[in-house]
This record gives sequence, C-alpha cells and structure tokens, in this order.
Amino acid sequence: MDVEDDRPEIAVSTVIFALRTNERTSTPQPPTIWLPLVCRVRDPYDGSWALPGGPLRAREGLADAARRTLHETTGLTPKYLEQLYAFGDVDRSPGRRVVSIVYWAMVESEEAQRAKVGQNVRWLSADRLPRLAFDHNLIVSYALWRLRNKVEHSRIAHAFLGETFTLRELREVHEVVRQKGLDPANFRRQMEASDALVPTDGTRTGGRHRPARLYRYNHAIELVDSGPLSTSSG
Amino acid sequence: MDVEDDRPEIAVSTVIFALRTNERTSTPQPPTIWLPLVCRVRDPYDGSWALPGGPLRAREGLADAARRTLHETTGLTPKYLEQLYAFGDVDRSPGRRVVSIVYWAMVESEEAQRAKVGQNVRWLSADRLPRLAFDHNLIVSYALWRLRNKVEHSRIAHAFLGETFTLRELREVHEVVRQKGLDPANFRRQMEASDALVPTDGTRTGGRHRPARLYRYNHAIELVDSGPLSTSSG
DNA sequence: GCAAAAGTGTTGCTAATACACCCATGC
DNA sequence: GCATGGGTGTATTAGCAACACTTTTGC
Repeated sequence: MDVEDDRPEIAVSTVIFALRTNERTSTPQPPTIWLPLVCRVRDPYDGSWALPGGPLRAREGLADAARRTLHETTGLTPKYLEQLYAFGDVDRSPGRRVVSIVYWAMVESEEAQRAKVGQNVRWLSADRLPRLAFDHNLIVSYALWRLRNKVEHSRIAHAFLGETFTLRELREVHEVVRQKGLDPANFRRQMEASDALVPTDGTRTGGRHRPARLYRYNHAIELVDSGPLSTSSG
Repeated sequence: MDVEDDRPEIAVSTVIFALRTNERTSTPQPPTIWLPLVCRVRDPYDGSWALPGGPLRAREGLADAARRTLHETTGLTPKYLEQLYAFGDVDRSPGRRVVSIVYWAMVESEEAQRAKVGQNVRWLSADRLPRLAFDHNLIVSYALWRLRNKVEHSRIAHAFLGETFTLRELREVHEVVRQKGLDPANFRRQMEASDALVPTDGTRTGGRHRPARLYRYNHAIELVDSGPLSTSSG
C-alpha cells in the first residue's frame, strides 16, 4: 500500500440550522428546526442525503472552509458559525480514511428562504430525518444537542432572527429549540436582566393587538462565551 | 508545488492536567494544576516546550492516537480523556500545514507521580508557563478554561483522585480548579444532593481530627454529560 | 483537655416560577 | 365593544451562601 494514500484526508462539513414553518400545511403553525442537506451523486452513499461540506484546501482556515463549502452548495451566509467536533472513526467512510471537522451554523429565517434548493439541495426537518450518509445522523444529533444546550445558557437565539425582533419572536425561538412553552412575563424579565438586548425606537405592528417593541442584540458582550478562543481562530 | 505535499497533515495532541504540590517548597501547600510538556529536539521551535502528541496513523481513532502518543512520551494513563478542539489556522506551523486535533485529559495525582520525567519531559505549572511552541499557549489556555467551566457544571473532579476519596479531597480539587474557597458544609450538601457520590464503609484517618468517610464515584450517571456522543466516538 | 477537621442545623437572600391583572391595538 | 397579545405586579417556592453549632478523633 502506498504511504501517501494512507494519510488521512481532512474534510469540513457543517450542520446548518434554521427555523421554518412547514410549507405543506395551510393552517398556521409554529416553526420547527430544519437543515439543508445535499443529495450525494456518487458512491459511497450514492443517493443519500448528506451534510454540505468538502475537502479542506491547503491555504484555507477551518472556519473559512466551512463558510465556503456551505455557501457553494446552499448559497447561504450563516449568522453564527462555531466548530462542533472532529469526527475521525477509522471506518466512518467506506474505503477511505476521512477526518471531518464539523461546524454548526445558524441562519436567520429570511436568509433561509433565499437558499437555492433544487434536485440536489433540500431542507429537511431536524427531528424527522431519514437515514443519512456516513455518520451524519450522529453528527446532526450531537449538533442539535449542542444547540439546545447552548441556547439555554448563552445568548445566541437571536442568530435565528433578523437585525431587530420582538420579544415574542425571540421567545418563540427559545420555545421551539428548548421544546417547551415559556411564560411571556418571566421570559421578558430574564431577557431584560441579562443585558443581552437593547430596545429600539421601532415597534412591530400586526394582528389585532398592541404593537410590540423591537429589540436589537447587544454585541458588546459575547466575548465571554467561548473563552480564550475568539470566533475566528479555527 | 507538489499536490501531495499540499495536503494538510493531521496531528493529535493532548493537554494533560494533574494536581500536584510544588516539590521545591518545604512548607505544606495546597496543590495546583500542572501539565507534562515535551522539549522539542528539532526545528521548528527547537528547544521549546510543547504538548505531547504526534501524527495520526492511518488505522487509528482520534482518541486512540491521543492515548497512544501521551503514553509513549509520558508513560501516563489518563483517567479522563475528551476532545478539546481542532486547531487549523493556516500558518500555525511554520512551513507545513498541520491541523491538530487536541484532546484534554486528567490523571490522578498518584498516577502523575509515576510519570517518566527527564531531560525531555517535565511537569510545568499551568499558570506560570513559558512561551510554548506553535500555538500551544492558546491551546492550554482554552483547555484550562474548559476544565474550569466543566468542573462546575459536571461531575468530573473525581478524575484527579483515586478510586475512593474524602469530601475534603474532592473539595480541594474544586477549590484549586475553580480558584476559590468553598464552604465545607454547602459543598457536602451539593455533592450529596447530586447523586454523584456513593459512600463506602471505609474512612480515611490522618491528622488530629475525626476520620472522614470515603466516597466512591457513581458511574451509573455520566452518560448525560456529552449528549449523543459516548466517550468512545472520536 | 485542646486543636482541628468532620459533619449538622438554621437563617436569610436571590432567583425562578406561577398566575392575576391592566394596556393598547385591530376589527 | 371585545378578542388578542403586549406588558406589569406580586405571592410562593427552591436553591444557595453564610455561619453557628455539635461531634469525634490525635496528641
């Protein structure tokens, strides 16, 4: 066996999350977690759905590679991107040895609608996934677990929303991700106490009720979350 | 430039933590966090201290590689081992492109004393490190941050201790890692409430005071911490 | 006995919860 | 008006920190 071919390859993949409402149903429903997947067109796993990704280029950072590959396949620009885990089991890819550095990302709902879907790229519901290629079911499970964990103790839920948003919208993100209803009053107080939000002058009107104040995310804080690693250092 | 040489290499390194008392001082002192480092014997960074590690073999899992390389250089067998992060900045290694999958580990104090130190391997204090090779200072900082974060919300402190231990010993681990004194009474209650500990029949005697009950870690729980990833899947 | 750490009890503060209530808007 | 969600107030509860106190050992 050739020594060069023995060297493990490096690939970078990304689990991209967005909150979307199921278009198939006519009655209004709360959004759920969806992710764009790519249909493989060659073996192994020809015809299976897989995470967007690709090989790491020689002069390209890990996060850069994640951003590039997900943009190439989906056209999306994520609002949040973080390294998830390196998957490197010996036989996770039939025939070859591939170590995948996996990232996870969030895109806002508006951006998600701009994604170029088609025969080869499609949104699938995170909790009704078919059997995916490679170990990608495990990867998505872990990414979901991380998302749910992080959203409780961190201030990242806004990454699913636009520049400004109402407290109701932010609460809905939390409710969908954490899979349980939250008291509007208590949620408001927690957010106000956390210093994560800055009220704007605007309000969102719609529906037959009092208009809701629009808030903006307070970017002056987020340094705390990832410790010594800034968001860049991949 | 040759295409084969352009492909990024994969290395696996490990930040190994142990609690040790400084041998140089005669007066008894509380332990602090130490880690074994390897002195490099060739460029780049010839003569600098670096994390134990090495290239990933073709038919070897990531965690296996971490376990192997740290054992080869230090002789240690860690009680806890977890993936930390993949570091892959383009120019983190002069001349070559290396992506390092870094693990972090804890060894119990007794095991730490069995480590084979010498000219090339030495224990250094985690908060008084010199300038290390590559980006290893950043890596150690991040590992420390992770250790300190995880020890508060998780049940891993026992990994610094032997099979059985007193509440005082466990509390000392927390105090050293979290860098602050803890109330013995409240600490006891928290541990008892957490179900993480199982009391044994034994007691530890020593010093002129009442013997302390020995506890054992309750292994029936730990599944929760890492979510869908069991400790094996690297 | 006395020092020192093991172990127990009590109190008060803070934060999270549950839920009652008023406010402002669209229809 | 009236339904609906926006927004405020408040009582109850759970958890945690502080600290006084009792117990049991070595010397």
